[in-house]
Amino acid sequence: MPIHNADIAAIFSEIADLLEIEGANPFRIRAYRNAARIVGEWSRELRTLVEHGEDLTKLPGIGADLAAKIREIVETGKCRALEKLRQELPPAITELLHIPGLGPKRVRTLWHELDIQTLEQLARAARDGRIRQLPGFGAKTEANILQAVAQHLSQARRIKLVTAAQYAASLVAWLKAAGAVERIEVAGSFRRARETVGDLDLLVATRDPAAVMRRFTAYEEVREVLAAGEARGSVILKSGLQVDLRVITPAAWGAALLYFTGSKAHNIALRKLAQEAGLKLNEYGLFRGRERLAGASEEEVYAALGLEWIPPELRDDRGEIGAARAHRLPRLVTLADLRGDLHAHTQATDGHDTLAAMAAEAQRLGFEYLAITEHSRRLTMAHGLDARRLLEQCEQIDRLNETFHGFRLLKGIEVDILEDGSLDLPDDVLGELDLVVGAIHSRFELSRAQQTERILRAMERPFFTILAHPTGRLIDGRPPYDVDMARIVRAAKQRGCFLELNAHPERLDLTDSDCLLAKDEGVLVAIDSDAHSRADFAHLRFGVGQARRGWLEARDVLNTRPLAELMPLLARTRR
DNA sequence: GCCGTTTTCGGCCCGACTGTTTTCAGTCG
Repeated sequence: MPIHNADIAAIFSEIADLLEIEGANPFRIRAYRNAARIVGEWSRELRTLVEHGEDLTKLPGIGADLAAKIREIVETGKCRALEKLRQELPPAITELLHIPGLGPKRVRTLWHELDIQTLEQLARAARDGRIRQLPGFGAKTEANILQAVAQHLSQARRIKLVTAAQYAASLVAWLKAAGAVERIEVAGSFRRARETVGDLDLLVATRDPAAVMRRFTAYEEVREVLAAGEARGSVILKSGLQVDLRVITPAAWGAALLYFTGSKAHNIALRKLAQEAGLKLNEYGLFRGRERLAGASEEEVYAALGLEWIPPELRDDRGEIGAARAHRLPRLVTLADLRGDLHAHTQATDGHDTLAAMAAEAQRLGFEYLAITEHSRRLTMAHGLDARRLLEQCEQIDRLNETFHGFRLLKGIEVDILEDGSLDLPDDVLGELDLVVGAIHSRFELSRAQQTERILRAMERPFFTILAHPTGRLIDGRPPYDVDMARIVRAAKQRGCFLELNAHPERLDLTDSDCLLAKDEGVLVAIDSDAHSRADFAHLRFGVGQARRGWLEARDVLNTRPLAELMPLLARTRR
C-alpha cells in the first residue's frame, strides 16, 4: 500500500503521544508533533521525494533523524521506533489522551496505579469509585471523566464551517444585545476559514467582564458550563458544540485577537520572534519589560515585530511570517474580485430555480456572467440532459441573452467523465458550448493509477475546459478518490485547462494545499458555487475562504477575469 | 529531536482555570 503524508503524520503523532505518557523530554515530543503537522500539510507526497532521493532535511522541523524515519516508513511501511514504544506501553492507551481533562501525567498515573489501558477500563474504574482515591484526583474529577468517556463514545466531531457560521451568528447577536460589548469577533479556526471547526472561539472587548460572562453562560442554547472565570469561559451548547469566550479590555484587543485566532503554530512562531528581539508577546500585548509596545490592533503588533499584517487564512506557520517580513505576502483573492460563476444548475435538471431566476440573482450580485452547467444524461437521477435537451437550453439562453445588458449567460455542461475517460456527450454537441465542465460521479473506488488515467484522458478531449470538484470528497461524508493531483495539475498546465474549487460547503474541493500546487504550476482555479438554487451563490464566500488558505490571489483565479478576458481563456481549451 | 550572521551546545511560547491543593500541578488553548 502506498504511504501518504497523512500516514506518516499519524505515526509521528502516535509516537508523540506515547513519548508523552512515558514522560520523555517535552521538546523531543514537540519535535514529533511539529513534524506531524508539517508532514500532514505538505503539498507534495513525501513518498515521491524519497523515491527521487531528495533531501528531506530541507523540510522545516525535519532533521537527520526524522528524515531517516520518513524514509523507513515510506520504504517499509513501518517505523521501528513506534513498534518499540507500542511494546513498552499498552497500545490503546493513547485513546485516553482524547478524554478532556486527561493529559499524559494523569494517563500515566491511571495506568501505573490502576492498570487502566482502555476507555472501557477507565469507565469501569470511574463507576467503581477507584479513581477518586488516587493522589491528585478527586470525586469531581472522577465524575467528569465518567461523563467525558460517555460523551467521547457518542462522539462530538468537528463541524462544517457553514454550520459553525450559523451557531456563531446567533450567539454573537445575543452577546451584543447585552450592551457591555464594545467589540466582538469569532476568532480561532473559524476566522482562519478552516474547512471544519472543532469549537468556536469568541473574543469580546468590554469594560464590564463580569456582565459579559453572566450573559454568556445565560445563553439559552447552553447545555453545560465547563468554566467561567474572570477572563475566560467555556460552555457546551445543546448541539454539542463547545464555545470558548475570552474577555479582554479594549486596549489589548489586537494582541488578544491575534492570540485567539491562532493557529497555535503561528502564535508560537510569533512569540519566538518576539523573544529573539528581547520582547515578550502574550494576549495582552507586546512588551519590553513592563512597557507595552503594542496591543490595540493586530497591525500594531505585527508592525512592532517588523511584519506586515498577515491575513488570518495564512496563519499556519507555512512561510507566511517570512513573506510578511520580506513584504511578499500575497494579495489574497476576495469575494468582490469574482466577476462571475462558472458552475450552476437550474430546474432543467436537479436545480430548484429557473434559468431566468438564476440569471436575475447573478446580476443582482453584480456578476458579469453565469455559466449554466447542467448534469449530462448519464446522471439519470438528476434528470441529466441529453443532446436534444441541451441544445434546447442553449436556444433559451440565446434568447435570454438578447434581453441582458452588461451580463451574459454562458452555455455549458457538467458532463460526466465515464469510466474509460470518455465524456458522456459527443464532441460535436460539446463544441456548441462556451465551456465544458467535466466531473466524476461514479466508480469512486478505482485505483490511484486508473482514476488518474481516467481524468487525464478526459482532459485530453477536444472541448474539455474545467475539472469540477477534482477529488470528489465530501467533508465528513466521503473520502477523496485516490488520484495523483500533482500529475493532474501538470497535465492541466500543458493542456491549458482549469481546475475548479467547488465552493459548496460540503465539498470545498480543491483543498488548500492543492490550491498551492495549482498556483505553483500556474494553473488557474475557478471558484464556483455549484449552485442548485439562487440562495446557493452564498456558498462562494466559503470557496473564497478556502482559496485564501491556499494563498490564491485574484490573478490565480479564472473567474476574476472580466468577460472580455474570460472568453479567450475558455476558447484556448478548444481544439 | 531540531536548530544556529551571537551559539554545533543549550536553548526550545505563554497564561488562565480547575481541582485538590495549604502553595500548586495538570490541562488546555
